[in-house]
Amino acid sequence: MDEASYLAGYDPGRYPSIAVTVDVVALTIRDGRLCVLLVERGAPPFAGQRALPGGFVKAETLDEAALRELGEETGLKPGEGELARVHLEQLRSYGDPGRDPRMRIVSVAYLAFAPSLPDPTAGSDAAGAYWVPVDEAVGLAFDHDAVLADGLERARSKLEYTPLATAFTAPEFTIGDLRQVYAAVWGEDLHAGNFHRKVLSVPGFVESTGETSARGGERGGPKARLYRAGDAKLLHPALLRPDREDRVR
Amino acid sequence: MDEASYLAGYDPGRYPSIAVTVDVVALTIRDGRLCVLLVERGAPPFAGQRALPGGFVKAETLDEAALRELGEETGLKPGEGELARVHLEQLRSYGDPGRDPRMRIVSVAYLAFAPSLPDPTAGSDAAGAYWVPVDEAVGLAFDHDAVLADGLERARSKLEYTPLATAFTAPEFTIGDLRQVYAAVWGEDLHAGNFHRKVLSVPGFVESTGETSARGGERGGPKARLYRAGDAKLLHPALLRPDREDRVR
DNA sequence: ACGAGTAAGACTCAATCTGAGAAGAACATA
DNA sequence: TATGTTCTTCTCAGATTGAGTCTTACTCGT
Repeated sequence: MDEASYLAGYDPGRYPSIAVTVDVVALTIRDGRLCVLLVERGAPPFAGQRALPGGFVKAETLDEAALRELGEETGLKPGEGELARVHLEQLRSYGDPGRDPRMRIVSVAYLAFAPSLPDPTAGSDAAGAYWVPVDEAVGLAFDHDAVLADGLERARSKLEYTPLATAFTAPEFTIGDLRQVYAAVWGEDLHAGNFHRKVLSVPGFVESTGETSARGGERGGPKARLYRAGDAKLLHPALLRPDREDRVR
Repeated sequence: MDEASYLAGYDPGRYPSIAVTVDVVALTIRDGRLCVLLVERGAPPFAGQRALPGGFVKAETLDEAALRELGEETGLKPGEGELARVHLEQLRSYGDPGRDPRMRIVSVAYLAFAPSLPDPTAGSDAAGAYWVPVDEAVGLAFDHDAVLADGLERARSKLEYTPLATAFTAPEFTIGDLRQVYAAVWGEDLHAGNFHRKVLSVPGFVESTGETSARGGERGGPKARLYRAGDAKLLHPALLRPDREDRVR
């Protein structure tokens, strides 16, 4: 039976109603570490614990709901500069009965990649939200540990096949900046020479601005050339993570 | 504001309620063609058009709801032989206001890979459901054209990185069987010799049974060795689709 | 101003992987 | 039996990979 014929004979009181929310796994890189946006819970259940930002879906698309929630938590306004550069994509939905002790909730989780954003504590609504290094983000409320883990795996995988690493950088960046994004998200260092060769050999990944950085690295080294994101939507060939036996089986 | 603190002050009548359904993109291979399970709609809206099977989520997990719907449409029982071999994974959710003209519905779409299943018309509930080659599955009800397209892209991509092609075959299969799965899903022929070399070189993809097929191919050729699915969860290295420029940008 | 340390970028090299093709043997059908 | 198909293995040239070296340019601390 398909959903629509089902609906035609649907008695609204027949099944317990299900609430729909969005939760956002918002990632950024601060001080070379991958961080996630968390909020502190005031009320039970899980009072005092941290959780992913989220809320009810209103009369809007799911994407709009996720962007709105992200804006409310960071104190930034959708459409204005910084939020406009955020990459937002749907992650997956979580709907186990009992994942919220009060009622049946289906949550559509989103994944956001953001360049380094200001501390959200500046705004008013955003008090109680802050960036936490992902390896310290454990013991979250609800099933948010699992949601975060799924988001991280998606992010790590996306860096292999898409140019989305540039969503974590400033509009103009050096190859070294890009390499540090990969290192932070993947949690392992990369061979600088091979990374450089690879990035420049993938068509449409980056395009040169012709400029170089104003000064060299903080600890020395020559000025580096600056690049912008190219027009590729997929990396061909892909930039694969170093082989790790434990990912295979 | 996170979902739970929102809930604490939630007025149930404040927002229009949202119904939650599951829809299933069930794929199988018949006569060398990739097919999707569709149902014929009897009642408006979209009466007479075809749609993906689906229905309301009851007091069950989303996965259970999807498996239940698939069983109802195919006339097969979950847990019994054939349905137990079906691979089922969540695809993504669709929740645009207006995607169903009657009310706000968020649908969690699932993707199913099945070995060749019997025609569902045998069962009673399953009347009106049938397998349709994917290139003939156009003009579906609701936003199901887009859901199907997303499912197909996911399936094509999954074949690259996972051993899920074996979910389309019998428990024992030849390398040629496997190659035909790839050819059907990707829509392009593969070099038999290179495919053979590649499949056997990926650790854990397939394991030999020691047996060979009872007879050669229908149009000639020697008996082929039989294999089972191995224990790998990911293919390393991956079996990539032939380069196609149009996928890149 | 100078020396030590760091990083960008270009290069080398051997090992591996890839796509394309060829060949032999086994098997089907007409 | 003749013809065509398929399985399986092999070859080979070209591309890609990981690891390392080298030069040059720069920052920082002294």
